Amino acid sequence: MKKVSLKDIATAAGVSTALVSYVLTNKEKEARVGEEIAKKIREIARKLNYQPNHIARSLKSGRSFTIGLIVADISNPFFGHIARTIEDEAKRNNYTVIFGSSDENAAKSGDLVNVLLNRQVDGLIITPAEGSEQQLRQLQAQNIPFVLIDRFFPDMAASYITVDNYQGAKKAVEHLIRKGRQRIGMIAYKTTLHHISERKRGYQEALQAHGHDAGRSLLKTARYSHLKEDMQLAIDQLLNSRHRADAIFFATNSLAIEGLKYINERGIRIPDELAIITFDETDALDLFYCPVTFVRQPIAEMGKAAVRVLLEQINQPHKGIEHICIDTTLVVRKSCGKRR
Amino acid sequence: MKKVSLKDIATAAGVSTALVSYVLTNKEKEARVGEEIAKKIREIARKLNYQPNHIARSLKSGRSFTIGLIVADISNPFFGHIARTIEDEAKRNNYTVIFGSSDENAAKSGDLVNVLLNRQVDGLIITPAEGSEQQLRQLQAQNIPFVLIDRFFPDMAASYITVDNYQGAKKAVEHLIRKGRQRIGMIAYKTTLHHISERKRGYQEALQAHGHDAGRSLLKTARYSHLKEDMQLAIDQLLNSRHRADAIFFATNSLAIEGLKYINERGIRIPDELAIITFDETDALDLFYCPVTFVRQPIAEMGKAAVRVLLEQINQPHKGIEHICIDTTLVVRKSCGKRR
DNA sequence: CTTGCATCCTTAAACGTTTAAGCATATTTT
DNA sequence: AAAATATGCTTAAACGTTTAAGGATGCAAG
Repeated sequence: MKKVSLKDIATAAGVSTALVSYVLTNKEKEARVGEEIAKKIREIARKLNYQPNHIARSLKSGRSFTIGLIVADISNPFFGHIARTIEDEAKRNNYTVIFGSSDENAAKSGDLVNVLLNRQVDGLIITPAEGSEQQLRQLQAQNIPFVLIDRFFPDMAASYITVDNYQGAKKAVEHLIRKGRQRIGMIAYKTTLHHISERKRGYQEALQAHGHDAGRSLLKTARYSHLKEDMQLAIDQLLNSRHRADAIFFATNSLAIEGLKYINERGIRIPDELAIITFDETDALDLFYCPVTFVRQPIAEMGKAAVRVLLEQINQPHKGIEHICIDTTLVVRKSCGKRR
Repeated sequence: MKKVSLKDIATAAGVSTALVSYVLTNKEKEARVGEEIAKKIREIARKLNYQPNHIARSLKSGRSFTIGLIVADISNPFFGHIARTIEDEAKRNNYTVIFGSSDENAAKSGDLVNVLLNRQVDGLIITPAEGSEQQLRQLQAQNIPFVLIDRFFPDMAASYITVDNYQGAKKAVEHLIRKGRQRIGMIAYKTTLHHISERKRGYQEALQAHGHDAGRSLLKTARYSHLKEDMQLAIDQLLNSRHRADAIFFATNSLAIEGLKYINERGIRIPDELAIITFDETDALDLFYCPVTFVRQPIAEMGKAAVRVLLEQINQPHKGIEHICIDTTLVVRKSCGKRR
């Protein structure tokens, strides 16, 4: 049972394929197709259950109506959520999504970009990995539309969707300060990626603004690739020093989860011994015996915006880049304790 | 800067496109291409940074080297993990993955199938929704290769990858019995999907085999679409009756998470007041104050198997269907308490 | 009766590949 | 020397669409 093509319909209707194409793409008016025959063609198409061959159409039009999505890891619920909203929004616009996971690795990300481009995606939505500027500049040189999401490179003129990471971090730390915490630590990824830098900056400036010690000693980092070991070390350092930290601000949900696992292991009581606050929400934070206060990123909004901006770039190539920065919200729960 | 095509290379080298194609697809031998010119062609291709147009290739070959993946919801980490392993395994075989989320809705799933087929995917990996048998049979009638994963329909002759849900559930309940629990409840989705039925059957038969009350009263269901309300009702019913349940077995991770949220809200202590066990692992279960004992599905293995079976079906159309059933493992933690 | 203009439809090229078939030319075999 | 084979390349069709251009017919206007 071969697939039905325009030619089959044309033969059945005794007309040329051109006519069939005009009718089935609703160009009857422009092409002045007779009412009778149009009806007949539609009828036959329905009866044969004609499904247009998207690939042929793409080849002709040079557009695939496909978006390439590169995230760090699709199995991380944060990126899963992003993927989901992008999927939904893309579908609303008759686009489909091909995805790939970069594991925060620039080389992998580069491979992925190439694979996706060979598949003729019309544009890309990317959570760029550290060190991937070069790739992105190449995309720009090739005039491939793309939008960065979650992170971006401040000195690259590219469209991006981000949240106000600086303010978000500041809110988090100020919340801890309001709760009377004195020695506030932070654990972030060891990366130069701008969103993380901004969170660090928010942390440090909030501390300074309130006369807290903002030395380096309370800001720890962990490698994405050695999360577990580095996390344990970081927490041990924060908690074993003479001036033991009484609060930890995690820069992302994956850090928070890994960190809380170890904190549980060590039997540290939240919030009495230690206050916890983090970026990003996830089920795990709800279920923690002491629900974790967090900085919420409006993921749905970000995903939608990314698709919108990308489609604009695709359809209006001279539109110019767009920067969208959305505010975060602090969702207060119990992990920072009461004022003390 | 237009994309470089075979023709551009051919022009530059002063040969026909055919020759270029032969060389760049490594068919020099069969096509008896001269060594000199082959080298020259490769050189030019490299210099022009030629990237083959996958779409044109697909149109010609009738194969897109693309797999369609339909899951219930890509933002659910369980499906995110599946997607990730499928992505990796597909990439190893030079395939890419287009995905869509069905939200357990047969109509949505049908739309998705159509979208993906129009994109000429070579095959599909599907977590079928309830009531989607008809769609699948249509796929069979059209000779579209597909593999079911996670669930399947026992009276449909289609390839599938599943775990032994019956045994998995049985193990879970037997563990509770060994721990001395007397009134073991179960909360499942309200669905006729076979994997859930099997888990229910495992639950019931384990109870019977050990002389426990296996009446209907302790087996509750919740609708996927009204999870929160139904879950609260189910738990209230299990815990408010005269013969209060002393253990709950959740049929999936999403049920467990929703359930534990409410259990936390009600302030019920695990494992003393209530033992908890569930299918599927997720970070949230690790972080719970009392780490949750669960039945592990070997997701990586399942994803790999799904890709392998699908590619076999694509490449050897007369191979016949394949059923793969993998064992689960019980991962014991603290949520079922000590023997009592 | 021509001319012009609608109306309705067909032709054919194009998108970028792949690949069977064919055509020279050179080399070997008989 | 003729025939057979080998070598190295080109031609052209095909995949399923889209769409500009053109052809044929009918009809109204001059």
